[in-house]
Amino acid sequence: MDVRLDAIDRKILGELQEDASQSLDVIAAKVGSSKTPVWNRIRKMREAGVIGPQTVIVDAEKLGIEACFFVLVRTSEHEADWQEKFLSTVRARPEVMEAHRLAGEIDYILKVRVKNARAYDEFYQALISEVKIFNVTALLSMEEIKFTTALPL
Amino acid sequence: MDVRLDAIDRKILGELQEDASQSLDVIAAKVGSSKTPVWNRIRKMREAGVIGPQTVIVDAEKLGIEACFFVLVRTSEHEADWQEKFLSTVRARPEVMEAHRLAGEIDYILKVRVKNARAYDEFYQALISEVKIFNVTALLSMEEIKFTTALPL
DNA sequence: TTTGAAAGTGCGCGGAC
DNA sequence: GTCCGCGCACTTTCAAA
Repeated sequence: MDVRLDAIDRKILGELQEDASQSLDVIAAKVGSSKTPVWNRIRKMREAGVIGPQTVIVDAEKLGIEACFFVLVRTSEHEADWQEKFLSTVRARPEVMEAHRLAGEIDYILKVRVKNARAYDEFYQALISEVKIFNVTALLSMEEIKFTTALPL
Repeated sequence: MDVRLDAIDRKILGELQEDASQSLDVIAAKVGSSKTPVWNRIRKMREAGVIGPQTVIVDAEKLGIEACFFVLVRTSEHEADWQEKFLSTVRARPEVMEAHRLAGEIDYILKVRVKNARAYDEFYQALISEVKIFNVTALLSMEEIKFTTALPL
């Protein structure tokens, strides 16, 4: 299921990424088209999976979630069932915002948001008790300089 | 400007994080309230900045943005004007999805999304030509195991 | 603070071009 | 394909309890 996107599609995506609450008319005017075609393009991009879920960005600090860690994980085990276990653990934990499998010396990176350092330690203890991990380095964020979900188009 | 959130507020946030396109009626039913009070709570949380921008998540791969790097940056300069320069560079570059200032040996971490390795190299060259950097390590993501914008409530 | 109702707005879909 | 217009659902406001 491949997709071809023209310039108008990309403009629409840009507008939706910036503010998904804009009305069709407004978006249509901005991209130089009108309601129906814009609506059809959006529907197609949704069906194709180009446009995924629609969400709101919530301010973590205002919720009392004040700590953010990047966790570099090295493991000695590389079998399929170990990986399966690790994946399901990471997916099940709501404080893990993001997880990537990496190329190179470090096997995985996690982005973890928690109330404070103690809450991170609880997460860490839970993680290493569930899966065998060779080495963990946690990088503590002091300041979020930039955060965007908007991909460059 | 501190905020007190009760259980209903948190449920509303949860619903909005999961799917911001739901109608007020649906959300109201799920959280056990009705339209107007839910609407007022949402408005207040918006004003307080708890609820930020409303966006759609776009599939990077379907747009041909197939590479994701985590960039660990160490610098030898820690003066205010260097930092200012670094910040504005990072903020101006659309391929930088996320940037944090860290505690510890590594000074900054960036999350960068680009078409491919060559595009990363162009970004890298541009970055080091604009600001003086002591050491850079790039971690290449092979697979995005998890990604969510939904904070744990 | 909630309820219900009323007015305004925008969506989703039909047609005509 | 794009434009027009209608019906319906939704949002937003405002009384009143």
